[in-house]
Amino acid sequence: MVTMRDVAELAGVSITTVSHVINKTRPVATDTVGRVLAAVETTGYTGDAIARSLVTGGTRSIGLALPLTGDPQLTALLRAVDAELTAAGHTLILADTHDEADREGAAVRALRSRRVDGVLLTPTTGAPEAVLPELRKAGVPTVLVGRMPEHTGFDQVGPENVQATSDLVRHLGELGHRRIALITGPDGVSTAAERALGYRLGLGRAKLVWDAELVASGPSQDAAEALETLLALSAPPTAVVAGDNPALIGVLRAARRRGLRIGSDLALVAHEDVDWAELVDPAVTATAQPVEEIGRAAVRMLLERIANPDGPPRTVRLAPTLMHRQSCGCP
Amino acid sequence: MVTMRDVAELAGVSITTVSHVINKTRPVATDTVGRVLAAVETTGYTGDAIARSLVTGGTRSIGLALPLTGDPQLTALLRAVDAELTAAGHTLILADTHDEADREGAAVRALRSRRVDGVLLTPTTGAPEAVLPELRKAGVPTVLVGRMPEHTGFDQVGPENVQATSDLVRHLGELGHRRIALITGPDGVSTAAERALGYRLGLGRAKLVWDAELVASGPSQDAAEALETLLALSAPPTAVVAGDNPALIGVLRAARRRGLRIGSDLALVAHEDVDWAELVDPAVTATAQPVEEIGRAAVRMLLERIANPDGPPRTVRLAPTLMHRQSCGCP
DNA sequence: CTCGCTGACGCAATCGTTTGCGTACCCTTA
DNA sequence: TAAGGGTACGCAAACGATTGCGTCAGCGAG
Repeated sequence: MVTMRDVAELAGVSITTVSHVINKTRPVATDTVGRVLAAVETTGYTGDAIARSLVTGGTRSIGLALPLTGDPQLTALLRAVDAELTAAGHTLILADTHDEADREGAAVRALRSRRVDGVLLTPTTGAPEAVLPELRKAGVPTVLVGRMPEHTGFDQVGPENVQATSDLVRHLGELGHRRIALITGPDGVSTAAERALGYRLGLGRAKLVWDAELVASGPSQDAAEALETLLALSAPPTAVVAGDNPALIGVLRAARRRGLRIGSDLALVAHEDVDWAELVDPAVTATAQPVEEIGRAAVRMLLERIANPDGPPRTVRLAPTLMHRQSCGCP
Repeated sequence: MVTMRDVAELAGVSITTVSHVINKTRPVATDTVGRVLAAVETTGYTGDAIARSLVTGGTRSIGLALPLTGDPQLTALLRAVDAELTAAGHTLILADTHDEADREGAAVRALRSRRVDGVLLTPTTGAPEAVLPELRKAGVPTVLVGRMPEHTGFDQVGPENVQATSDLVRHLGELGHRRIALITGPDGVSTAAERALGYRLGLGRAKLVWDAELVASGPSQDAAEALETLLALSAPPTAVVAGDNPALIGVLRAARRRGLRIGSDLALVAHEDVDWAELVDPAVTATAQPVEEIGRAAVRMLLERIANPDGPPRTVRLAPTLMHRQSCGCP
């Protein structure tokens, strides 16, 4: 490898000077700068982040720990996070939590031993969050992304769920639906809980009563099955809210299998807009989550937290935008 | 931070011994081991990958540089790469190339300065690959993923394109189509080129002639437009091969806009299977790219290359599997 | 002529590990 | 009792940067 010493010798100066030239950290005579820069060029010197980190303490890298699921939005989030991060001169270390507590713990520990300057974390669904206290105790600057448990003293960024779902439900109510079902992801995820809350609020605003029969939550592969169950009720729903992407797919699949016409036979609105929303018939009405904004905001908050470790934790909720199409029954 | 010195003092031994206990790198008396481990436990010592790397030279981290596009398969690739990597005790550093040569260069340089043990790279489409020689000169173990330029002396892993596309075309030919169009991504990408080649081969095997009019390639957003142009021909195609995901979406969009019935009015087959392939009507026939296998193979090849830097470069092509559905016109 | 100042640069300590040599001790054996 | 061979551990030199102090030359002022 080509070290600073090599550059220094070639330029005929000390490594101190090379360091100062590269980091512009103290004035150096112009021609010396020239010689050093030339030496850097000919040697192809890249610098050594490892050695630098050892002495400065920081690594200019942050860790992103989340479940690498099939969520179609994930790429957009990664892109936003990476962009914001590299713009700030940091690099991104990725770790899959698999949405399991122990894997999450391992992921975070790996990041910590890599000495990341901060961590972006989408916590697992399991309630016994052992990793959060650990991060707090270790004093690792952390921002929670997407899912937002309550009363953690951490910074948090995520979508606004309550209002969004409420609006969705109210819209269905305004279209005359009286039996509106909700199919969400597994319990325990704050997102699902918030959407369930929004659902109830929306029902209230539409002057409808909440009926436990109409709410299905659980592992995603059961969404199709859940719909079957709902339709078998004595008073089946005439509209359904798909709380996440797998739920949407499950509903569409089940509807198709039963020859149900979405929009007329069964109204459908979904969270998580997808790029193929307009390619199915009818096009599905959905809320587009502001993932890119969430990613950017998370990075900015983390960088601020790193710069200023103390100071009150902040929570940011970004509103989704409604992509109003036809699956809700509107023409 | 809690260092090895802290652990050593608490355990009443030298840091040498602590190091040896932790790394199991030389025999240590059993009770000493116990004291050290206990000290590690109470201090919460995590080790410092930075300092370790400085002396050992390796970082046990590898860089993944690729365009963070909207490719729905990307998440699957990431998951596979991460899984294989963490299983081997490495961590993943992600860098977006934006599919632009200079961004790619910056990404790779960032990875290099972070001293990654190796690089997984999906090279940009631009021909003037300045980054490959740089990697070669620097002796960075590298595996090219997905796209496979020719005559680079690098290890490569990617999908098999020629045969796959050829089979797709032949299938259409067997269904009686005589005018088969191809819509691919931008030129210059080896993947697109290979699929174009497979297209020609398939035509030959179906005893059809190649017609320049029937081939459209270019930036993805033009796929819909490209289809319009094709349909306006005096002898329009009766079948179309969508060479990538954006092309598929474009074709579906355009067909829908024109009220064209896929399957009967226009047969359609696509590369890149998607999770919503069965949700559109008719379900789209597509080749499912073996992304997970590609990811795993890439990591394994890279780790082998790191262990054994010399040795001939290898190229691995993994065959996609055909998901035969109805959009090709089959019942 | 000397003092002080300024601009330009180098010395050497430091960061937290790993690891090649040593050393100290104990136990056997002759 | 001394030689020889283990066993158990510590010393100190790297690794490649950053950075607080120094040093040194040149120059204008008193």
